[in-house]
Amino acid sequence: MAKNITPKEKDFSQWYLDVIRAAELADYAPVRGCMVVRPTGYSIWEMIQKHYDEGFKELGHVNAYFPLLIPRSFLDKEAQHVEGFAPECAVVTYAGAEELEEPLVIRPTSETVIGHMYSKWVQSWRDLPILINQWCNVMRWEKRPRLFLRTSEFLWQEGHTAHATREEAFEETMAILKLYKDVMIEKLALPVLFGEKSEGERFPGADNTYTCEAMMSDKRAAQAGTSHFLGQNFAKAFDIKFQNQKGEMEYAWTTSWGVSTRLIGALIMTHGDNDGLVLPPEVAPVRVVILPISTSEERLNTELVPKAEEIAASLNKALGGRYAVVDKRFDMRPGDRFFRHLQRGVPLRLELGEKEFAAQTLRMVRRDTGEREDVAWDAIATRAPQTLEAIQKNLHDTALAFRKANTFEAKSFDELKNILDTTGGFVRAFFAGGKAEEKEIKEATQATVRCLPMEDEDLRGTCFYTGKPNGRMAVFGKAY
RNA sequence: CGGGGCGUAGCGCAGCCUGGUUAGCGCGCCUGGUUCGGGACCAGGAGGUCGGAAGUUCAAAUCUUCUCGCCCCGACCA
Repeated sequence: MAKNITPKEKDFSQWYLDVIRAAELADYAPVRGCMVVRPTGYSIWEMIQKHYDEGFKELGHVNAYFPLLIPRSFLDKEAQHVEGFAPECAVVTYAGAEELEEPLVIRPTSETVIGHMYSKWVQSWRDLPILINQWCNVMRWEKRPRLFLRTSEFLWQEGHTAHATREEAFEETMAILKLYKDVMIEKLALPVLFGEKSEGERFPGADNTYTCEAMMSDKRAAQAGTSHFLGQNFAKAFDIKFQNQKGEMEYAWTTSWGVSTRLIGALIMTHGDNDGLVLPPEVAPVRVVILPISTSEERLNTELVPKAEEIAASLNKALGGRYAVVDKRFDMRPGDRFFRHLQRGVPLRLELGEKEFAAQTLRMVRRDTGEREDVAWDAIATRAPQTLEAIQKNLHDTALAFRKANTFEAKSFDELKNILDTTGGFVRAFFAGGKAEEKEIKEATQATVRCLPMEDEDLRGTCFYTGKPNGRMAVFGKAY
């Protein structure tokens, strides 16, 4: 384990890797670009899964599973889709000693297989909508991997729905976008911007893509989740047709959407500090750690540990889950135990030493601010949950204030480039350009349109780049 | 795929230019002791085919050639 973490101001990339290693979240796998998610990292993923699964079920979705291997010909059916994904697909060409007649692609995403199955399942308007989600792994042979943010294999959730009408499919796209951003804001404490993607940033094969964009603490953007309105493109490519109530044949309208383990990377890069990980309580597998401290083994066994266990039990009852644990690593010195939990991002630490035992209190220390407070035993079951809420709110508010402080407006290209080259961050500007202009701007500044924010949907102004009237408000930034 | 860099203990590195004892340092790890309320100290110890192959040489971590792998910056991307 790394003893010291490189200061994030000095070398952000190194800091990020240090935090992951110190908190024992993940490692690179023996296969290039692939990731081993360690138990501590996976348990955070399980917390995220839990929040989203609850949301999906509320919206009427069900979980299912589709195969890992997709016949190459399936990908070819949608022109833009194959163009977008073929270059990064890993392909199976042999099975045993036999060369396969048709190569099998390891799924980079599952629109194609699922579209194929939907075409068999849908005949009547009564078969719609189909609202299915799957939790799985996908593979995209990325050139430059980065733990959690861009690994060749990653874990995600992908939802695929089919509807009878355009309106219903569009509503679905927006309902998912709302769920995505609500969980990000309320549970992950990531104050994301959300809105439409520009033409050049759309999902290959989609009519439109909607996104949640977070700002990391090095002021770069991370795309945290996307919801795609696929129109009838995939329905036509895979022949998903149904007979409507008038007896006419119609193509279905489909959507797809996903969030991945990248969210863990975004959590680390948004909330982490020079001591390591800082987790928002809502996604922290361990929210409270209780440390009995004494040099006397007898006192530990007869007084401190039993009391700590008792308090943990009452906290777990108050928190509605097994979120409080007692640290019994007595082979480690107290200082080492403190730092172990700092590095792992446990939101709240409760110290129970001989002094506290005599006073019938606990020393409560917040991970986010370092604030200390002595809390009486009989008050802890209310005080700890209150403090966890305060931490949750503080992490969100701090990140939001940071994003606001690093968001600027530009009226001209020179202004935009200057901001990106010097201070960095997000730049808001009216934009009326298309794919070609986006590309030019990216070549000159490395920045892309992160999104057209929904909150500025009705704003219009002169395009900073083309000078055309009626530009939409766009947010530019360098992204991971 | 283009540009740069690096492969020496679990991690981080020095040594290489100018070949020569038993290949070294910090952290971590193991044992014993003193410690223990904010990353302890002392003593002892384990751990290496110096990325691989071939060559030059009395002698290669060090020089030469080939090769494999990784990292960073681009392009691409959840």
